[in-house]
Amino acid sequence: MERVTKLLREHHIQPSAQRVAVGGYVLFTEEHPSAEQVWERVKENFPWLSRATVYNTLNLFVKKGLIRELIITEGKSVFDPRLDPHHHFVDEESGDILDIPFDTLEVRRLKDLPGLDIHETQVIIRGRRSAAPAGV
Amino acid sequence: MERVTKLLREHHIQPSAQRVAVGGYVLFTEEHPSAEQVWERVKENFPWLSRATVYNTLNLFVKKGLIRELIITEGKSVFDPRLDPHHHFVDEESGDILDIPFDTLEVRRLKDLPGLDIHETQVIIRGRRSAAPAGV
DNA sequence: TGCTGTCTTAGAGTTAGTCCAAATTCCATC
DNA sequence: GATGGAATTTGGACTAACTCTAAGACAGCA
Ligand SMILES: [Mn+2]
Ligand SMILES: [Mn+2]
Ligand SMILES: [Zn+2]
Ligand SMILES: [Zn+2]
Repeated sequence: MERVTKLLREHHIQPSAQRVAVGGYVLFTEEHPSAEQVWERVKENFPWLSRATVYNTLNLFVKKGLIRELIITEGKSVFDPRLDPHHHFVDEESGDILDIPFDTLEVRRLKDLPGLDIHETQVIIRGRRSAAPAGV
Repeated sequence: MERVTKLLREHHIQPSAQRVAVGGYVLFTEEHPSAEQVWERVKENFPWLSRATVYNTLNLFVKKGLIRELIITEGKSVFDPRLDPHHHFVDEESGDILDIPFDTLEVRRLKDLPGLDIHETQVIIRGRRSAAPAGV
């Protein structure tokens, strides 16, 4: 059985052709795509796929805990198949979103937050990829 | 001269009646309002104010460095007159955004971020205000 | 093969925000 | 105090992201 089909079944999602096609991309990408980007990409191999189905499928995947929806960029959500804790870097020039490994940063609570019940802490770093290439 | 008028002049913004009215609210609020919320609020005292002017004014204030635009909630930007570094708590129930003083958290970089030129680091804490009142 | 519920679809609707071109207001100079 | 060009405001048209709707296609089972 195909890997995506198996994943969907494990999360109690009927693996329709459309859902498998969307999952085949969004469950393994490192691109943090928006819904429209997912649609554009999946349509390449599945041209009759409708926009509504992409939104339905992404929302279903989020609800079933297969991917996360991130609020990072202006106006639109992006989706992330990585569920383990990690941070994000936003390239302010290109809009690209990069994963920052969890152990790159330490967020320490120095004072109490009385009356607040914390569910998640999100660190977003904004900046530019510098001109200098990584490996000299 | 009124306080708002003075602030606008100092930032090289012509203090029109509309801009002073918008500024009178958004430059001093602790609410992190969206543009529509600003419009609703300022219209109470200035009923003929147009939506376009609210957007124009908020964008101008951001460009001139009087307020910041935050991407925290789904679908819409919110505005923040506090320019000093601080963090934010989002009440997932009500949507309210609270300021978290800068020295409540320490974000330490444990590893290098090669090839990334950091401009800003934003910490967003999501959760609920717990039922228990702060002062017993 | 037919029945029933699930899934997909096109298109309408909604919301946040920008754009536009006309009307108004501002203000420096006379 | 008039006047003319520039800045500002305005309503409404437009756009983009997303949801909703209701009809049709499809899947799993009898
Ligand atoms: Mn959503
Ligand atoms: Mn904006
Ligand atoms: Zn990620
Ligand atoms: Zn704030």
